[in-house]
Amino acid sequence: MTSTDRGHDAIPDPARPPLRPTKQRLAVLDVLESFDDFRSAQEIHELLGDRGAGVGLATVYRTLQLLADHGEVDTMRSEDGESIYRRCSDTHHHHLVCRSCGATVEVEGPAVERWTSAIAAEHGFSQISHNLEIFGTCPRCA
Amino acid sequence: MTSTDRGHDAIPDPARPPLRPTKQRLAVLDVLESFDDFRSAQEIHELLGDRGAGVGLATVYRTLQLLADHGEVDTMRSEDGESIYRRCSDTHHHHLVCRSCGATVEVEGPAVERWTSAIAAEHGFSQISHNLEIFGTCPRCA
DNA sequence: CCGACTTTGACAACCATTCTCAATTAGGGT
DNA sequence: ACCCTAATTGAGAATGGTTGTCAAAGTCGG
Repeated sequence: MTSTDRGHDAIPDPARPPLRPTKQRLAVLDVLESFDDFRSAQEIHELLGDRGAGVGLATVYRTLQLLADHGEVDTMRSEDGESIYRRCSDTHHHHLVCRSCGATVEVEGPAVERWTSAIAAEHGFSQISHNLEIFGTCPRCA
Repeated sequence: MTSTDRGHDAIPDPARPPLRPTKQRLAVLDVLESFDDFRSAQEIHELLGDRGAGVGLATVYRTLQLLADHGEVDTMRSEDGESIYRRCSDTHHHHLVCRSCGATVEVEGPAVERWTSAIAAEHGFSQISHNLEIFGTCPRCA
């Protein structure tokens, strides 16, 4: 389930675990503020080390998954299969990602939402979700 | 580079290696005929074993990549990050995949193609490619 | 301040994928 | 057909991201 997967989760909040604001979780959230492109769990772990706040690698993974579950971060897979993360706005959106520098732009498009629903309905599919990522070369890297 | 990545490869055929029709490659192509949903390299390797034609795992991986490069198969990542493969038509298309049984429908949509190009252009991005996957529950599994 | 429950961290375990390299095979002359 | 050379294969080792384990430390309600 990727973060681009909103749109059919009408359930208010199915009794989620408390989610305590521990030092480590806050630290992760804090590093997430420091960039606006997608980074791997390992990179984030390293950044945490650099800034003094050493957080265990396993904890970084756990925290990122947790945040993703709670819709606090977007997840996607880089072209070589790594999971990469990024803070995101809480509305449904997609990403336009620069293939060379990783710069990311959040984009929205009712047209696509409508199209996917229509196509799915046409084939009798229900409980639809979708992933859309656009890759390209940004103006600065061109 | 995923198979949904056509559209900017205007180069005719940049001196591709010969690509010999070996026994193993033919065997892989043959198994690919036997199903119409996405399967992992490991599953394909196992199917090959079952049908007597034992092909080395490494070779299966190599062959699938090769076929993907040549546009003979579609590649995508399952939700848990595995690469999965499927024979495909040679036109640009996307997939509507059943979350529970894996049934796959190829779908086309000029609207989406136009939309992604427009969005990308609007942000000054060039050399665009995109991935779009739609997941849902098919009529038979509903 | 206490006890129950969470969370953490170091490290081992997993597992898909890739690498290595010697042995085999296919193709193109001759 | 027969060589020669380059491509291909297979078995196993190596890699690397991610998850599991479990004892130690932290957090919260009462």
